Amino acid sequence: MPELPEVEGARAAIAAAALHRPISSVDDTDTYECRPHQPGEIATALIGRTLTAVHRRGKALWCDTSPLAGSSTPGPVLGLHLGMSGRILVTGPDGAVTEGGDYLGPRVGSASAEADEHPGWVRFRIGFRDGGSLRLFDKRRLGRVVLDPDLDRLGPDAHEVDRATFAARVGAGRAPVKARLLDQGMIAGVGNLLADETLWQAGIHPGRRVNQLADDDLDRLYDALRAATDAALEHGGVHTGEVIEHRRAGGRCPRCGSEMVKTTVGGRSTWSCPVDQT
DNA sequence: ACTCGTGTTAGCTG
DNA sequence: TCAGCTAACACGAG
Repeated sequence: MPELPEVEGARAAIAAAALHRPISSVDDTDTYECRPHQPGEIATALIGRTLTAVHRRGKALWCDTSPLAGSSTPGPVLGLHLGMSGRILVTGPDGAVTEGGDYLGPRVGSASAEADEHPGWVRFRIGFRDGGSLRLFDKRRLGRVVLDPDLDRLGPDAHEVDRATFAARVGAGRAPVKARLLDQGMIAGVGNLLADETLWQAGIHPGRRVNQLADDDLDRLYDALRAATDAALEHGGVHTGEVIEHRRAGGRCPRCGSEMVKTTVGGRSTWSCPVDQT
């Protein structure tokens, strides 16, 4: 499911294939994903414009839109969130598909094939005048499409944040460190898997209170987050993390061989090594 | 049938 | 007042 690295893949797909193509139709009839908009509201706002740029902070994506012909006023911002299972599919005029987002696994077909089999899981669609499209394909239906999204409550991007800002934001208060890493308002982009991977890399117990972290711990945490995020971006998703395949009953720590332990932290399922993480 | 979940958030609690 | 936590959201997968 999409965390920062997967969302970056979706951003890249839009940047590579969806910009500067005039929009001729929009299907915004999924009233849950498009809430609080009424059906047709997003369509009316976008038809006749183009997407001019795409941005990402944490797991949030948004596109700028062009003025209408004869005007110089830019259009609304189109906010996109992939939720737990969203993928972006961009189809070119020639039918070629560029995609990014939720990872489906090595033995599952592409999302474009799955989208053809399950048209009901396409929750939002932009049709371009050239015949292609941009689709949000989302099984779980927890994604979100909204005009002029509020991005003010989002913290700095987890992959862009500098060491001092990271330490100040993550170190404040007394929440369990994993809950703090998952707080999108403090640092944006870390999801459940990336949090477990980062804490395992850093050798820090997920339930440790942030006020119990020394400067040295925060340093290691920052380095581990960078390393885990870089690796996930390079290898294609957070599922490629070193400890991720061992997050299961009977799984063993790849470093010391101890049996991994499951707990709940910040309301999320959490796996950690009882020996290496303190 | 029933539980779980890689995300977000309103509303409750101490 | 504020930080932290719980439950709810929707719905597929095991």
